[in-house]
Amino acid sequence: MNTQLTLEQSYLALIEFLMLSKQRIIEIGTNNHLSSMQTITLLLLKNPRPMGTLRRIFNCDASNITGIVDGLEQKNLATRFDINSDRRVKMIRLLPNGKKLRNILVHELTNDHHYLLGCLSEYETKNFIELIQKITAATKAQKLT
Amino acid sequence: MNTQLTLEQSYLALIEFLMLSKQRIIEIGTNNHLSSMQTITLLLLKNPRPMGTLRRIFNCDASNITGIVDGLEQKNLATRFDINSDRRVKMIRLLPNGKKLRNILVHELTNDHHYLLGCLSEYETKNFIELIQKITAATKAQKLT
DNA sequence: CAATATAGTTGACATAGTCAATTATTGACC
DNA sequence: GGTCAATAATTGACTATGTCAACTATATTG
Repeated sequence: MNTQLTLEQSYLALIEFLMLSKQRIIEIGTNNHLSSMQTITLLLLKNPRPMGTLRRIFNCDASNITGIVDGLEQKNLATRFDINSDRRVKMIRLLPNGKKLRNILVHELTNDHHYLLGCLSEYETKNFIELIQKITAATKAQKLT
Repeated sequence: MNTQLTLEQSYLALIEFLMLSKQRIIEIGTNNHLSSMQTITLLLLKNPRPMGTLRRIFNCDASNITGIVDGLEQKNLATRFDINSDRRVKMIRLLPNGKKLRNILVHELTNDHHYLLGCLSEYETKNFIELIQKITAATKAQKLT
């Protein structure tokens, strides 16, 4: 019963997991007429954030964020606003429609008998999230080097 | 010190992890002139596979796979071939160049001081992969319902 | 004040993803 | 055996995502 995986096999398992998880998350948005990146962005906008933060999370060109936020604005889900402390930055916050829709997404996502983490026990979930947070922190830190 | 996460927060942590991991994996391919999906596909082609298997892993339209494999063929990295048992299916296998390049990708991916799993101990990695395999299996199974 | 860096936008372009229609083959079933 | 539905892959049209270079506006440094 000792099925020891090589590191290569571990990465292949990780890749399959990445593909599946992403699909699972964005399909909730698709059901609600959101594109994949609009779905992800909406989920990340529980609180207002500057565009730059999203850029760092998505690790993409800033112009991407412009397009995604344009889409959310057109759908009346979010809006840009300025802050005085630095007038270069645009903050984004959800409008009432956006908050409602976000609540729907979160509800479906965390609905026990559906989706990814639903199959894990409370203990396993905690364990799992600790591990991904460790990886996320370490990988981000390394990036700055 | 008790920083108990809600399920919602867990999913947000998962999303950040997904974005970061994908970036980290495909940037290795980008350094080697591959597009993101070509990178992922090459990694998954250790052994020949039918296009349909990739379609199921990526959970996308079949026409996507056609395009990705076309790209790999143009770069002389992979080739389609037929099997007798079912003449509708096209198998894909790596050509010598593709195998070489795949080895390079795997080498960089598993290079200890780089990338995602490098920050975990052997025990943590095992633990982590078991959890993602559990999630992957359960989520796939549920899908068929 | 000048030089440089940062936040965001725009437009051009390549890649990725969806959809509907099509071809070839297989499997089912009477 | 012959018809019919299902499956594997392709094509073409279209939208979304991602990258790049050029630009505007504001901040920071010195």
